[in-house]
Amino acid sequence: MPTIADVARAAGVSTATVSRVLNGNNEVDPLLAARVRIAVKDLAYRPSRIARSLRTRRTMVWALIISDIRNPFFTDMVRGVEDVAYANGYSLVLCNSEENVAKELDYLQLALAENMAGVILAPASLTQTNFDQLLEQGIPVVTVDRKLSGDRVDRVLIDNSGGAEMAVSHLVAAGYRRIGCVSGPITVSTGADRLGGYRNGLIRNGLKPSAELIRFGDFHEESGLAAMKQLLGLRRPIDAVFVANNLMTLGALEAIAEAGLTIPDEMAVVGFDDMSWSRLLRPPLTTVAQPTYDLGAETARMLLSRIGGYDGAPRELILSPTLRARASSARAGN
Amino acid sequence: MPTIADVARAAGVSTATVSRVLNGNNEVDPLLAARVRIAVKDLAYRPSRIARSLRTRRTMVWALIISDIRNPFFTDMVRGVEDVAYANGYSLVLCNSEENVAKELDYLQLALAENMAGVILAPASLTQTNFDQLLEQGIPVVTVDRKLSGDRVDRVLIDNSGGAEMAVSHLVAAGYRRIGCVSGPITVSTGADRLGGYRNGLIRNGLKPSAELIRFGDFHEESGLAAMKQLLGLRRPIDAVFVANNLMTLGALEAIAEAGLTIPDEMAVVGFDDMSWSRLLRPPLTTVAQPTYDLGAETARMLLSRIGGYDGAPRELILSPTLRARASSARAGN
DNA sequence: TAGGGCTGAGAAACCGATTACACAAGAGGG
DNA sequence: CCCTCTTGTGTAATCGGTTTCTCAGCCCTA
Repeated sequence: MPTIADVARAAGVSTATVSRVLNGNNEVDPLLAARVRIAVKDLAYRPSRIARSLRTRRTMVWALIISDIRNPFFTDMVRGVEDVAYANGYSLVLCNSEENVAKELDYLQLALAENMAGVILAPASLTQTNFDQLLEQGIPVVTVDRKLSGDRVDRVLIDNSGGAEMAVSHLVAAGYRRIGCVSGPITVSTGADRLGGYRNGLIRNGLKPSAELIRFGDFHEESGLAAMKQLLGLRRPIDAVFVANNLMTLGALEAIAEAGLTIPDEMAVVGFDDMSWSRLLRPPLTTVAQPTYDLGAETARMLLSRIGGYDGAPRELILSPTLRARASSARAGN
Repeated sequence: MPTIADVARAAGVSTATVSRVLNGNNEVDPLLAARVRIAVKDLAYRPSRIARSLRTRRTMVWALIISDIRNPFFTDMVRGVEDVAYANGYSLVLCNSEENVAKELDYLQLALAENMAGVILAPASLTQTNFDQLLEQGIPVVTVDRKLSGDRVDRVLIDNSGGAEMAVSHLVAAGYRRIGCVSGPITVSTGADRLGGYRNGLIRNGLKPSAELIRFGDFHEESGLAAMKQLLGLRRPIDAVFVANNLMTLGALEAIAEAGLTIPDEMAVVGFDDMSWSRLLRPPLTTVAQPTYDLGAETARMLLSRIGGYDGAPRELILSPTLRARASSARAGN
């Protein structure tokens, strides 16, 4: 692997000159510059990013810490981040925290040890996630999707409460009155906010929230199945259900199918987070769609501005979800 | 940010000793070692991975180059890779090549400039993908999912041909005789192999392949929709279709729904690549399921063994898909 | 007791870039 | 014509670790 010294030798100049030609900082005699460029090409020289990073104390790498790349929600978001990162010369280290604060910390330490240019984080915990060391080192952090207590860094969020409220209002408008909820864990802000939105939606429409109608899952499929089964076992049955994320919705649909109920006549369903295949389900599934790609892209842009030196107070950007009304919430005859 | 010199000073030893304590290579007086460890803790010292990499000429980073993380197939595979990587101390740089040879090359150059420990690659092209420089530099490469011409590196694949053949045989056994195919691009080995398997399946069952029954897409949803529409327009209509990947299957299902045909009575469907929601479609979708997570995990293990110094001839590991027979291919009365 | 081998610690070289600094040569002004 | 200022290049320091080399001190043996 040729080094800058090899290039300098081949071109008959000093390493300083080679560096200056390649980085274009100082003026260099066009003749020498040409010789350098030829030597670079001849030797197929590429500067070592490691050596460069050591000297400049800057890297072109971001850490992207999410809970699980297999969740289609994160997948789309990651793609939004990657596109903006690539366009600006950054590359992405992918970190699955599995909602595990220890693993998350591990990756935060890695970002520190690698002196990464920035970190995008979907916090695993409302309170325990701690990136003080990064901030002390001047490594910018932007949180995404989930709130953290305090507002020490920029964040980009979805209006989860508003989205859930939309879902409930839609169900009420379609004639449903006894509306259950498969909620996520309230230790994560998305879980808490969507549950809050569900409650608000009921109240705003003159209905009374009741703990009986709410069951909690962990945002994974199996828990959605279990929670829905419990809701189906109520003495006074529900006629509609709002499920707080995509994976639990799959579980809920399975429970409904197992119980032999028809959607939407015997049970209406609205899920949070639209998937490419939501409309291919029979009946097509009504969802609250999040702008996931944009969520990632906007987060990346916010990180970019911090890396660029922006030094204002922490900012909060909230993107709006939209309701995709489909057949799973349209009672025949309505 | 404390450096090794700060630790050495605090502990009253040389930097060499600190390094030896932290890396455990040489014997160090337990007394000195204890002093070093205390200093490390007091100062919250973490070695700079960049400086370390520069000196040792080794990094703990892999590049993972795929076409698009949004494809659920790759998503699962990535997770398999990540788990093995993390368990062995490696982190992953995620690269979406978008099937674009130039972008792919860009990332390969990055792997070179960052002197990454290894590269896992789903090649964008059968012939144009070129990683000679990496091999010259001794950076191991393992290809996954798609074949490359030549066999210069280890590779992990799915038996695509066998999977497609299974799908066709299954359809024939279920009583279908005029079986269409929405194929992927034959410039990619997965596309070519699945098409070959489809043809073999027909022949083996005494049916004659016909170009008329084959339409090509690009593995994305829209192309599946378009291709299926064409197949639906045939004068002598088909009674079943094999679709060569997950996204095109979504498009094909949409086309069938638009045409108002019922599945499986008027049109049977078998897709390649099982998704978590395949069984939730109505009717549930028959698929050829790939062991995607294992595919990633096995690939990562193969890379690990090369990094560990294994120097044998290029290996080829082929994983078998399985047929998940569901209602979309079970004609009523069969 | 002198000499040789062994152990473990520090000094210094090294990895491959960037950049502060020194300095030579040429331009421009008095 | 000489001095100063500018421009451009080379030399060497630097980033923060690891590792080679050197050597002091100890043990053992002849």
